[in-house]
Amino acid sequence: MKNAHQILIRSLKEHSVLAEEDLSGICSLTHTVREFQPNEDFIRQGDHPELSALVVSGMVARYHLLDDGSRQYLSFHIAGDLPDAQGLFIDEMDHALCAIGRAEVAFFPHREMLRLFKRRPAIGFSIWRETLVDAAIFREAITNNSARTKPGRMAHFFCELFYRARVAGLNDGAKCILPISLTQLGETLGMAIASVNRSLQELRASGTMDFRDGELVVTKWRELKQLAGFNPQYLHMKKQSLI
Amino acid sequence: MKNAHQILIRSLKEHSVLAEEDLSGICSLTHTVREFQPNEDFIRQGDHPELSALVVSGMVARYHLLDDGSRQYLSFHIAGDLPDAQGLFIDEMDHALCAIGRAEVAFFPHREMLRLFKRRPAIGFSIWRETLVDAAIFREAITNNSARTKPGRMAHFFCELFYRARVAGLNDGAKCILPISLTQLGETLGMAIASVNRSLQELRASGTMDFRDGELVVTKWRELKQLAGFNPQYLHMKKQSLI
DNA sequence: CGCCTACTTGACTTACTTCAAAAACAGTGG
DNA sequence: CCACTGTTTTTGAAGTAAGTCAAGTAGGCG
Repeated sequence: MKNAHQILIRSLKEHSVLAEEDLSGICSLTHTVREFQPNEDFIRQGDHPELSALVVSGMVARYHLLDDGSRQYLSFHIAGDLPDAQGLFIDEMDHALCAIGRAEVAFFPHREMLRLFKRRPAIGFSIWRETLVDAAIFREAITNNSARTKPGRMAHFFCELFYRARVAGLNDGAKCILPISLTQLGETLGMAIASVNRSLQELRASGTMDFRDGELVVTKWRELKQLAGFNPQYLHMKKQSLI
Repeated sequence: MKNAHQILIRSLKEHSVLAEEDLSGICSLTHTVREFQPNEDFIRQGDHPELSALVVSGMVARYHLLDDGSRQYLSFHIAGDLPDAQGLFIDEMDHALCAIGRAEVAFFPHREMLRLFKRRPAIGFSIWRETLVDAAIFREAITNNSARTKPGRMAHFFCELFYRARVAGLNDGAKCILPISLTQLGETLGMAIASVNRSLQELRASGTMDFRDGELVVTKWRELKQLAGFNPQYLHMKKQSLI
Protein backbone atom coordinates (compact mmCIF):
# COMPACT_ATOMS: atom_id res chain seq x y z
CA MET A 1 0.00 0.00 0.00
CA LYS A 2 1.25 3.43 -0.96
CA ASN A 3 1.55 6.04 1.76
CA ALA A 4 -1.64 8.02 2.28
CA HIS A 5 0.22 11.33 2.64
CA GLN A 6 1.98 10.81 -0.66
CA ILE A 7 -1.27 9.93 -2.40
CA LEU A 8 -2.88 13.10 -1.11
CA ILE A 9 0.10 15.23 -2.07
CA ARG A 10 0.24 13.80 -5.57
CA SER A 11 -3.42 14.50 -6.04
CA LEU A 12 -3.29 18.06 -4.71
CA LYS A 13 -0.26 18.82 -6.87
CA GLU A 14 -2.36 17.88 -9.89
CA HIS A 15 -4.01 21.28 -9.66
CA SER A 16 -2.33 23.32 -6.91
CA VAL A 17 1.12 24.64 -6.12
CA LEU A 18 2.38 23.76 -2.64
CA ALA A 19 5.55 24.87 -0.87
CA GLU A 20 7.94 22.52 0.91
CA GLU A 21 6.50 23.54 4.26
CA ASP A 22 2.98 22.76 3.07
CA LEU A 23 4.05 19.26 2.12
CA SER A 24 5.65 18.63 5.48
CA GLY A 25 2.55 20.03 7.14
CA ILE A 26 0.42 17.49 5.28
CA CYS A 27 2.81 14.71 6.28
CA SER A 28 2.42 15.70 9.92
CA LEU A 29 -1.28 14.76 9.87
CA THR A 30 -2.16 11.62 11.79
CA HIS A 31 -4.44 9.12 10.12
CA THR A 32 -5.82 5.62 10.15
CA VAL A 33 -6.44 3.38 7.15
CA ARG A 34 -9.35 1.00 6.88
CA GLU A 35 -10.38 -1.50 4.24
CA PHE A 36 -13.98 -1.85 3.08
CA GLN A 37 -15.81 -4.59 1.24
CA PRO A 38 -17.89 -4.01 -1.90
CA ASN A 39 -21.04 -2.01 -1.10
CA GLU A 40 -19.98 -1.44 2.50
CA ASP A 41 -21.02 1.99 3.77
CA PHE A 42 -18.48 3.99 5.70
CA ILE A 43 -20.40 7.25 6.12
CA ARG A 44 -24.18 7.42 6.34
CA GLN A 45 -26.74 10.12 5.68
CA GLY A 46 -27.20 12.00 8.97
CA ASP A 47 -23.73 11.24 10.32
CA HIS A 48 -21.60 13.96 11.91
CA PRO A 49 -18.10 12.90 10.84
CA GLU A 50 -15.02 14.18 12.63
CA LEU A 51 -12.65 12.59 10.18
CA SER A 52 -12.06 13.29 6.52
CA ALA A 53 -11.73 10.41 4.09
CA LEU A 54 -9.04 9.96 1.42
CA VAL A 55 -9.34 7.15 -1.10
CA VAL A 56 -6.10 5.16 -0.96
CA SER A 57 -7.04 2.38 -3.36
CA GLY A 58 -10.12 1.07 -5.09
CA MET A 59 -13.24 3.11 -5.66
CA VAL A 60 -15.88 4.69 -3.48
CA ALA A 61 -19.16 6.42 -4.27
CA ARG A 62 -21.52 8.93 -2.78
CA TYR A 63 -25.26 8.39 -2.96
CA HIS A 64 -28.61 9.73 -1.86
CA LEU A 65 -31.15 7.40 -0.33
CA LEU A 66 -34.69 8.35 -1.30
CA ASP A 67 -37.89 7.97 0.67
CA ASP A 68 -38.99 5.01 -1.42
CA GLY A 69 -35.71 3.22 -0.66
CA SER A 70 -34.19 3.78 -4.08
CA ARG A 71 -30.67 5.02 -4.52
CA GLN A 72 -29.19 7.81 -6.57
CA TYR A 73 -25.43 7.65 -7.00
CA LEU A 74 -23.92 11.11 -7.11
CA SER A 75 -20.22 10.64 -7.82
CA PHE A 76 -17.47 8.07 -7.94
CA HIS A 77 -14.04 8.52 -6.44
CA ILE A 78 -10.66 6.97 -7.10
CA ALA A 79 -7.31 6.94 -5.31
CA GLY A 80 -6.28 10.47 -4.35
CA ASP A 81 -9.83 11.85 -4.05
CA LEU A 82 -11.20 13.38 -0.87
CA PRO A 83 -14.81 12.27 -1.24
CA ASP A 84 -16.15 13.98 1.85
CA ALA A 85 -14.05 17.11 2.28
CA GLN A 86 -17.39 18.85 2.72
CA GLY A 87 -17.62 17.29 6.16
CA LEU A 88 -14.94 19.75 7.24
CA PHE A 89 -17.46 22.58 7.33
CA ILE A 90 -20.85 20.96 7.11
CA ASP A 91 -22.02 19.22 10.23
CA GLU A 92 -24.55 16.72 9.03
CA MET A 93 -24.07 14.45 6.04
CA ASP A 94 -26.76 14.85 3.41
CA HIS A 95 -25.58 11.73 1.57
CA ALA A 96 -23.80 8.48 2.24
CA LEU A 97 -20.48 7.00 1.10
CA CYS A 98 -19.84 3.39 0.25
CA ALA A 99 -17.11 1.28 -1.28
CA ILE A 100 -17.54 0.21 -4.91
CA GLY A 101 -15.55 -2.96 -5.13
CA ARG A 102 -12.96 -3.34 -2.40
CA ALA A 103 -11.42 -0.08 -1.24
CA GLU A 104 -8.88 1.27 1.22
CA VAL A 105 -9.68 4.62 2.80
CA ALA A 106 -7.52 6.81 5.02
CA PHE A 107 -9.13 9.04 7.66
CA PHE A 108 -7.68 12.34 8.86
CA PRO A 109 -9.04 14.23 11.88
CA HIS A 110 -10.88 17.44 11.00
CA ARG A 111 -9.42 19.14 14.03
CA GLU A 112 -5.86 18.65 12.84
CA MET A 113 -6.71 19.67 9.30
CA LEU A 114 -8.39 22.90 10.35
CA ARG A 115 -5.43 23.77 12.54
CA LEU A 116 -3.16 23.16 9.58
CA PHE A 117 -5.29 25.36 7.30
CA LYS A 118 -4.84 28.26 9.71
CA ARG A 119 -1.10 27.76 9.86
CA ARG A 120 -0.61 27.11 6.14
CA PRO A 121 -3.47 28.73 4.19
CA ALA A 122 -2.20 27.28 0.90
CA ILE A 123 -3.14 23.79 2.07
CA GLY A 124 -6.67 24.87 2.84
CA PHE A 125 -6.88 26.61 -0.51
CA SER A 126 -5.75 23.50 -2.36
CA ILE A 127 -8.37 21.36 -0.62
CA TRP A 128 -10.96 24.05 -1.16
CA ARG A 129 -10.02 23.89 -4.83
CA GLU A 130 -10.51 20.15 -4.71
CA THR A 131 -14.05 20.62 -3.36
CA LEU A 132 -14.71 23.13 -6.15
CA VAL A 133 -13.65 20.64 -8.81
CA ASP A 134 -16.00 18.25 -7.10
CA ALA A 135 -18.79 20.76 -7.54
CA ALA A 136 -17.89 21.14 -11.22
CA ILE A 137 -18.25 17.37 -11.56
CA PHE A 138 -21.69 17.56 -9.96
CA ARG A 139 -22.71 20.30 -12.37
CA GLU A 140 -21.63 18.19 -15.27
CA ALA A 141 -23.66 15.31 -13.87
CA ILE A 142 -26.75 17.52 -13.79
CA THR A 143 -26.25 18.34 -17.45
CA ASN A 144 -25.41 14.77 -18.30
CA ASN A 145 -28.48 13.28 -16.68
CA SER A 146 -30.81 16.02 -17.89
CA ALA A 147 -29.76 17.03 -21.37
CA ARG A 148 -28.11 14.06 -23.06
CA THR A 149 -29.57 10.96 -24.68
CA LYS A 150 -29.26 7.77 -22.66
CA PRO A 151 -26.40 6.26 -24.69
CA GLY A 152 -24.75 9.69 -24.75
CA ARG A 153 -24.87 10.09 -21.02
CA MET A 154 -23.47 6.63 -20.48
CA ALA A 155 -20.62 7.40 -22.85
CA HIS A 156 -19.97 10.64 -21.00
CA PHE A 157 -19.89 8.86 -17.68
CA PHE A 158 -17.28 6.43 -18.97
CA CYS A 159 -15.27 9.24 -20.53
CA GLU A 160 -15.08 11.13 -17.26
CA LEU A 161 -13.97 8.17 -15.18
CA PHE A 162 -11.50 7.03 -17.79
CA TYR A 163 -10.00 10.49 -18.02
CA ARG A 164 -9.78 11.00 -14.28
CA ALA A 165 -8.21 7.59 -13.74
CA ARG A 166 -5.75 8.36 -16.50
CA VAL A 167 -4.73 11.65 -14.90
CA ALA A 168 -4.30 9.84 -11.59
CA GLY A 169 -2.03 7.32 -13.31
CA LEU A 170 -4.38 4.42 -12.58
CA ASN A 171 -5.09 3.17 -16.08
CA ASP A 172 -3.41 0.23 -17.70
CA GLY A 173 -3.16 1.61 -21.23
CA ALA A 174 -6.67 1.62 -22.67
CA LYS A 175 -8.01 -0.33 -19.69
CA CYS A 176 -9.51 1.01 -16.52
CA ILE A 177 -10.85 -0.84 -13.50
CA LEU A 178 -14.44 0.15 -12.80
CA PRO A 179 -16.06 -2.41 -10.47
CA ILE A 180 -19.59 -1.14 -10.97
CA SER A 181 -22.70 -3.17 -11.80
CA LEU A 182 -25.29 -2.32 -14.44
CA THR A 183 -27.82 -1.74 -11.71
CA GLN A 184 -25.54 0.85 -10.14
CA LEU A 185 -24.94 2.40 -13.55
CA GLY A 186 -28.70 2.79 -13.82
CA GLU A 187 -28.90 4.36 -10.37
CA THR A 188 -26.19 6.78 -11.46
CA LEU A 189 -27.53 7.81 -14.84
CA GLY A 190 -31.22 7.76 -14.00
CA MET A 191 -32.19 4.93 -16.30
CA ALA A 192 -33.86 1.54 -15.91
CA ILE A 193 -31.67 -1.54 -15.88
CA ALA A 194 -33.01 -2.78 -19.22
CA SER A 195 -32.13 0.57 -20.78
CA VAL A 196 -28.69 0.47 -19.27
CA ASN A 197 -28.07 -2.82 -20.95
CA ARG A 198 -29.36 -1.71 -24.32
CA SER A 199 -27.43 1.55 -24.24
CA LEU A 200 -24.31 -0.35 -23.30
CA GLN A 201 -24.75 -2.64 -26.25
CA GLU A 202 -25.18 0.34 -28.48
CA LEU A 203 -21.84 1.68 -27.24
CA ARG A 204 -20.21 -1.68 -27.78
CA ALA A 205 -21.61 -1.77 -31.29
CA SER A 206 -20.13 1.66 -31.96
CA GLY A 207 -16.71 0.07 -31.61
CA THR A 208 -15.42 2.89 -29.42
CA MET A 209 -15.36 1.07 -26.10
CA ASP A 210 -16.34 -1.99 -24.15
CA PHE A 211 -17.37 -2.37 -20.56
CA ARG A 212 -17.79 -5.75 -18.91
CA ASP A 213 -16.76 -7.55 -15.74
CA GLY A 214 -15.91 -4.28 -14.04
CA GLU A 215 -13.40 -3.29 -16.68
CA LEU A 216 -13.64 -0.45 -19.15
CA VAL A 217 -11.68 -0.67 -22.39
CA VAL A 218 -11.56 2.39 -24.60
CA THR A 219 -10.54 1.52 -28.12
CA LYS A 220 -11.36 4.78 -29.92
CA TRP A 221 -10.99 7.62 -27.44
CA ARG A 222 -11.51 10.41 -29.90
CA GLU A 223 -14.72 8.93 -31.29
CA LEU A 224 -16.02 8.11 -27.83
CA LYS A 225 -15.40 11.68 -26.65
CA GLN A 226 -17.20 12.96 -29.71
CA LEU A 227 -20.16 10.69 -29.19
CA ALA A 228 -20.37 11.67 -25.52
CA GLY A 229 -19.88 15.38 -26.03
CA PHE A 230 -17.10 15.08 -23.47
CA ASN A 231 -14.87 18.09 -22.87
CA PRO A 232 -12.51 17.63 -19.92
CA GLN A 233 -12.20 21.36 -19.30
CA TYR A 234 -14.64 21.13 -16.38
CA LEU A 235 -12.23 18.85 -14.51
CA HIS A 236 -9.79 21.75 -14.28
CA MET A 237 -6.62 19.68 -14.51
CA LYS A 238 -3.33 21.37 -15.20
CA LYS A 239 -2.42 18.92 -17.96
CA GLN A 240 -5.30 19.54 -20.33
CA SER A 241 -3.58 18.01 -23.32
CA LEU A 242 -3.17 14.60 -21.74
CA ILE A 243 -5.50 12.64 -24.03
CA MET B 1 -30.42 49.49 -2.60
CA LYS B 2 -29.18 47.71 0.50
CA ASN B 3 -25.48 47.72 1.21
CA ALA B 4 -23.63 44.84 -0.45
CA HIS B 5 -21.44 44.19 2.61
CA GLN B 6 -24.47 43.89 4.85
CA ILE B 7 -26.17 41.51 2.43
CA LEU B 8 -23.09 39.30 2.36
CA ILE B 9 -22.74 39.36 6.14
CA ARG B 10 -26.38 38.48 6.69
CA SER B 11 -26.07 35.57 4.34
CA LEU B 12 -22.83 34.22 5.83
CA LYS B 13 -24.25 34.50 9.33
CA GLU B 14 -27.06 32.21 8.23
CA HIS B 15 -24.69 29.29 8.59
CA SER B 16 -21.39 30.54 10.06
CA VAL B 17 -20.20 32.31 13.19
CA LEU B 18 -18.10 35.40 12.55
CA ALA B 19 -16.22 37.61 15.02
CA GLU B 20 -16.45 41.39 15.09
CA GLU B 21 -13.07 41.62 13.33
CA ASP B 22 -14.27 39.32 10.57
CA LEU B 23 -17.23 41.57 9.92
CA SER B 24 -15.08 44.67 9.73
CA GLY B 25 -12.71 42.76 7.44
CA ILE B 26 -15.59 42.03 5.09
CA CYS B 27 -16.67 45.66 5.19
CA SER B 28 -13.17 46.72 4.16
CA LEU B 29 -13.54 44.99 0.78
CA THR B 30 -13.90 47.30 -2.20
CA HIS B 31 -16.60 46.51 -4.72
CA THR B 32 -18.63 47.75 -7.64
CA VAL B 33 -22.32 47.15 -8.27
CA ARG B 34 -23.81 46.64 -11.70
CA GLU B 35 -27.35 46.11 -12.90
CA PHE B 36 -28.24 43.52 -15.53
CA GLN B 37 -31.24 43.07 -17.77
CA PRO B 38 -33.22 39.81 -18.03
CA ASN B 39 -31.16 37.09 -19.73
CA GLU B 40 -28.06 39.26 -19.83
CA ASP B 41 -24.87 37.25 -19.30
CA PHE B 42 -22.29 38.63 -16.93
CA ILE B 43 -19.83 35.73 -16.88
CA ARG B 44 -19.29 33.42 -19.83
CA GLN B 45 -17.97 29.91 -20.23
CA GLY B 46 -14.21 30.19 -20.73
CA ASP B 47 -13.85 33.49 -18.84
CA HIS B 48 -11.06 34.01 -16.30
CA PRO B 49 -12.80 36.24 -13.75
CA GLU B 50 -10.80 38.29 -11.26
CA LEU B 51 -13.88 39.43 -9.39
CA SER B 52 -16.35 37.48 -7.33
CA ALA B 53 -20.06 38.14 -7.73
CA LEU B 54 -22.62 38.68 -4.96
CA VAL B 55 -26.31 38.87 -5.80
CA VAL B 56 -27.63 42.12 -4.33
CA SER B 57 -31.16 41.94 -5.70
CA GLY B 58 -33.12 39.93 -8.22
CA MET B 59 -32.12 36.50 -9.39
CA VAL B 60 -29.26 35.07 -11.39
CA ALA B 61 -28.60 31.61 -12.81
CA ARG B 62 -25.74 29.43 -13.88
CA TYR B 63 -25.95 27.37 -17.03
CA HIS B 64 -24.04 25.09 -19.35
CA LEU B 65 -24.11 25.70 -23.07
CA LEU B 66 -24.06 22.44 -25.03
CA ASP B 67 -22.52 21.72 -28.39
CA ASP B 68 -25.91 21.72 -30.09
CA GLY B 69 -26.65 25.18 -28.69
CA SER B 70 -29.10 24.03 -26.05
CA ARG B 71 -28.91 25.24 -22.50
CA GLN B 72 -28.89 23.43 -19.19
CA TYR B 73 -29.57 25.62 -16.19
CA LEU B 74 -27.63 24.43 -13.17
CA SER B 75 -28.72 26.61 -10.27
CA PHE B 76 -30.58 29.77 -9.39
CA HIS B 77 -29.34 32.38 -6.98
CA ILE B 78 -31.03 35.04 -4.90
CA ALA B 79 -29.88 38.05 -2.89
CA GLY B 80 -27.01 37.10 -0.59
CA ASP B 81 -25.70 34.24 -2.75
CA LEU B 82 -22.16 34.13 -4.12
CA PRO B 83 -22.89 32.37 -7.39
CA ASP B 84 -19.32 32.14 -8.60
CA ALA B 85 -17.20 31.79 -5.49
CA GLN B 86 -15.56 28.92 -7.34
CA GLY B 87 -13.80 31.50 -9.51
CA LEU B 88 -11.61 32.24 -6.49
CA PHE B 89 -9.64 29.07 -7.04
CA ILE B 90 -10.57 27.83 -10.47
CA ASP B 91 -9.11 29.76 -13.35
CA GLU B 92 -11.43 29.07 -16.22
CA MET B 93 -15.20 29.16 -16.00
CA ASP B 94 -16.87 25.91 -17.02
CA HIS B 95 -20.29 27.52 -17.09
CA ALA B 96 -21.91 30.91 -17.61
CA LEU B 97 -23.93 33.22 -15.38
CA CYS B 98 -26.86 35.34 -16.44
CA ALA B 99 -29.55 37.48 -14.89
CA ILE B 100 -33.04 36.00 -14.55
CA GLY B 101 -35.29 38.97 -14.52
CA ARG B 102 -33.54 42.20 -13.64
CA ALA B 103 -30.72 41.81 -11.14
CA GLU B 104 -28.13 43.83 -9.27
CA VAL B 105 -24.78 42.17 -8.70
CA ALA B 106 -21.83 43.36 -6.61
CA PHE B 107 -18.27 42.42 -7.63
CA PHE B 108 -15.40 41.95 -5.18
CA PRO B 109 -11.76 41.56 -6.29
CA HIS B 110 -10.37 38.05 -5.76
CA ARG B 111 -7.02 39.51 -4.76
CA GLU B 112 -8.51 41.37 -1.81
CA MET B 113 -10.61 38.42 -0.75
CA LEU B 114 -7.68 36.01 -0.77
CA ARG B 115 -5.62 38.45 1.27
CA LEU B 116 -8.48 38.66 3.75
CA PHE B 117 -8.78 34.86 3.99
CA LYS B 118 -5.13 34.66 5.02
CA ARG B 119 -5.56 37.34 7.65
CA ARG B 120 -8.93 36.10 8.94
CA PRO B 121 -9.28 32.37 8.20
CA ALA B 122 -12.83 32.31 9.57
CA ILE B 123 -14.00 34.43 6.63
CA GLY B 124 -12.47 32.01 4.16
CA PHE B 125 -14.03 29.10 6.03
CA SER B 126 -17.48 30.68 5.92
CA ILE B 127 -17.25 31.25 2.18
CA TRP B 128 -15.84 27.78 1.71
CA ARG B 129 -18.87 26.56 3.61
CA GLU B 130 -21.06 28.54 1.23
CA THR B 131 -19.47 26.77 -1.75
CA LEU B 132 -20.08 23.45 -0.03
CA VAL B 133 -23.77 24.19 0.41
CA ASP B 134 -23.75 25.06 -3.25
CA ALA B 135 -22.35 21.63 -3.99
CA ALA B 136 -25.08 20.06 -1.84
CA ILE B 137 -27.64 21.89 -3.96
CA PHE B 138 -26.04 20.49 -7.10
CA ARG B 139 -26.16 17.00 -5.66
CA GLU B 140 -29.84 17.41 -4.92
CA ALA B 141 -30.36 18.60 -8.48
CA ILE B 142 -28.72 15.42 -9.79
CA THR B 143 -31.13 13.36 -7.73
CA ASN B 144 -34.06 15.55 -8.63
CA ASN B 145 -33.50 15.39 -12.37
CA SER B 146 -32.60 11.70 -12.36
CA ALA B 147 -34.78 9.94 -9.83
CA ARG B 148 -38.05 11.84 -9.52
CA THR B 149 -41.15 11.96 -11.71
CA LYS B 150 -41.56 15.07 -13.81
CA PRO B 151 -44.25 16.69 -11.65
CA GLY B 152 -42.29 15.64 -8.56
CA ARG B 153 -39.11 17.26 -9.71
CA MET B 154 -40.92 20.45 -10.61
CA ALA B 155 -42.50 20.52 -7.16
CA HIS B 156 -39.08 19.96 -5.60
CA PHE B 157 -37.58 22.79 -7.58
CA PHE B 158 -40.27 25.16 -6.36
CA CYS B 159 -39.89 23.92 -2.79
CA GLU B 160 -36.18 24.62 -2.78
CA LEU B 161 -36.43 28.11 -4.15
CA PHE B 162 -39.35 28.97 -1.92
CA TYR B 163 -37.50 27.71 1.13
CA ARG B 164 -34.26 29.49 0.30
CA ALA B 165 -36.04 32.75 -0.42
CA ARG B 166 -37.90 32.40 2.84
CA VAL B 167 -34.69 31.89 4.80
CA ALA B 168 -33.22 34.94 3.09
CA GLY B 169 -36.28 36.93 4.13
CA LEU B 170 -37.32 37.62 0.55
CA ASN B 171 -40.80 36.10 0.53
CA ASP B 172 -43.99 38.06 0.88
CA GLY B 173 -45.92 35.56 2.97
CA ALA B 174 -46.84 32.67 0.72
CA LYS B 175 -45.59 34.53 -2.35
CA CYS B 176 -42.20 34.45 -3.91
CA ILE B 177 -40.86 36.28 -6.95
CA LEU B 178 -39.48 33.85 -9.50
CA PRO B 179 -39.11 35.56 -12.89
CA ILE B 180 -38.50 32.39 -14.84
CA SER B 181 -40.21 31.23 -18.04
CA LEU B 182 -41.60 27.78 -18.72
CA THR B 183 -38.92 27.27 -21.34
CA GLN B 184 -36.25 27.95 -18.74
CA LEU B 185 -37.99 25.64 -16.31
CA GLY B 186 -37.72 22.93 -18.95
CA GLU B 187 -34.03 23.68 -19.47
CA THR B 188 -33.57 23.36 -15.72
CA LEU B 189 -35.49 20.17 -15.09
CA GLY B 190 -34.63 18.37 -18.29
CA MET B 191 -38.11 18.24 -19.72
CA ALA B 192 -39.79 19.39 -22.92
CA ILE B 193 -41.81 22.59 -22.84
CA ALA B 194 -45.09 20.78 -23.37
CA SER B 195 -44.33 18.54 -20.41
CA VAL B 196 -43.43 21.52 -18.30
CA ASN B 197 -46.82 23.00 -18.93
CA ARG B 198 -48.72 19.80 -18.24
CA SER B 199 -46.76 19.08 -15.07
CA LEU B 200 -47.38 22.62 -13.92
CA GLN B 201 -51.09 22.19 -14.46
CA GLU B 202 -50.97 19.01 -12.46
CA LEU B 203 -49.39 20.91 -9.60
CA ARG B 204 -51.99 23.64 -9.88
CA ALA B 205 -54.71 21.03 -9.81
CA SER B 206 -53.22 19.55 -6.64
CA GLY B 207 -54.15 22.79 -4.91
CA THR B 208 -50.78 23.04 -3.18
CA MET B 209 -49.30 25.88 -5.21
CA ASP B 210 -49.58 28.08 -8.23
CA PHE B 211 -46.93 29.53 -10.46
CA ARG B 212 -47.68 32.12 -13.12
CA ASP B 213 -46.35 35.46 -14.32
CA GLY B 214 -43.06 34.89 -12.53
CA GLU B 215 -44.70 34.51 -9.16
CA LEU B 216 -44.88 31.39 -7.03
CA VAL B 217 -47.69 31.08 -4.50
CA VAL B 218 -47.55 28.21 -2.06
CA THR B 219 -50.91 27.50 -0.50
CA LYS B 220 -50.27 24.15 1.15
CA TRP B 221 -46.60 23.95 2.06
CA ARG B 222 -46.78 20.69 3.94
CA GLU B 223 -48.56 18.88 1.13
CA LEU B 224 -46.27 20.36 -1.51
CA LYS B 225 -43.19 19.23 0.43
CA GLN B 226 -44.69 15.77 0.73
CA LEU B 227 -45.49 15.57 -2.95
CA ALA B 228 -41.98 16.75 -3.85
CA GLY B 229 -40.14 14.59 -1.36
CA PHE B 230 -38.49 17.81 -0.20
CA ASN B 231 -36.31 17.70 2.90
CA PRO B 232 -34.42 20.96 3.52
CA GLN B 233 -31.66 19.25 5.47
CA TYR B 234 -29.35 19.39 2.45
CA LEU B 235 -29.45 23.18 2.53
CA HIS B 236 -27.65 23.09 5.88
CA MET B 237 -29.32 26.14 7.35
CA LYS B 238 -29.03 26.80 11.05
CA LYS B 239 -32.76 27.41 11.43
CA GLN B 240 -34.07 24.02 10.32
CA SER B 241 -37.47 24.46 11.89
CA LEU B 242 -38.36 27.55 9.91
CA ILE B 243 -41.16 26.08 7.82
C1' DC C 1 -24.36 -29.54 -8.30
C1' DG C 2 -27.47 -26.11 -6.98
C1' DC C 3 -28.08 -21.49 -5.55
C1' DC C 4 -27.59 -16.72 -6.05
C1' DT C 5 -26.62 -12.71 -8.40
C1' DA C 6 -25.78 -10.19 -12.61
C1' DC C 7 -26.74 -9.73 -17.16
C1' DT C 8 -29.53 -10.32 -21.35
C1' DT C 9 -33.58 -10.49 -24.21
C1' DG C 10 -38.42 -9.96 -25.61
C1' DA C 11 -43.16 -8.16 -25.49
C1' DC C 12 -46.07 -4.79 -23.83
C1' DT C 13 -47.37 -0.30 -22.18
C1' DT C 14 -47.04 4.22 -21.00
C1' DA C 15 -44.61 8.49 -20.31
C1' DC C 16 -42.85 12.00 -22.70
C1' DT C 17 -41.17 14.19 -26.78
C1' DT C 18 -42.06 16.21 -31.04
C1' DC C 19 -44.70 18.69 -34.10
C1' DA C 20 -48.18 21.89 -35.08
C1' DA C 21 -51.37 25.28 -34.17
C1' DA C 22 -54.16 28.25 -31.35
C1' DA C 23 -54.73 31.42 -27.63
C1' DA C 24 -53.15 34.87 -24.52
C1' DC C 25 -50.26 38.64 -23.64
C1' DA C 26 -46.90 42.50 -24.00
C1' DG C 27 -44.81 45.90 -26.57
C1' DT C 28 -44.69 49.13 -30.67
C1' DG C 29 -46.16 52.37 -33.70
C1' DG C 30 -49.76 54.44 -36.39
C1' DC D 1 -57.25 53.32 -29.07
C1' DC D 2 -56.36 49.70 -32.01
C1' DA D 3 -53.82 46.99 -35.40
C1' DC D 4 -49.47 44.48 -35.86
C1' DT D 5 -45.64 41.71 -34.20
C1' DG D 6 -43.30 38.72 -31.43
C1' DT D 7 -43.15 35.95 -27.39
C1' DT D 8 -44.97 32.89 -24.01
C1' DT D 9 -48.30 29.76 -22.71
C1' DT D 10 -51.67 26.34 -23.75
C1' DT D 11 -53.74 22.44 -26.17
C1' DG D 12 -54.07 18.50 -29.34
C1' DA D 13 -52.50 14.55 -31.93
C1' DA D 14 -48.96 11.27 -33.35
C1' DG D 15 -44.79 8.84 -32.79
C1' DT D 16 -41.18 6.94 -30.12
C1' DA D 17 -37.99 6.11 -26.61
C1' DA D 18 -37.75 4.05 -22.49
C1' DG D 19 -39.97 1.94 -18.46
C1' DT D 20 -42.15 -2.22 -16.61
C1' DC D 21 -42.77 -6.99 -16.44
C1' DA D 22 -41.30 -11.50 -17.12
C1' DA D 23 -38.46 -15.07 -18.43
C1' DG D 24 -34.14 -16.99 -19.60
C1' DT D 25 -28.99 -17.26 -19.63
C1' DA D 26 -24.50 -17.02 -17.77
C1' DG D 27 -21.12 -16.82 -14.32
C1' DG D 28 -19.33 -17.28 -9.46
C1' DC D 29 -19.21 -19.73 -5.20
C1' DG D 30 -20.16 -22.72 -1.33
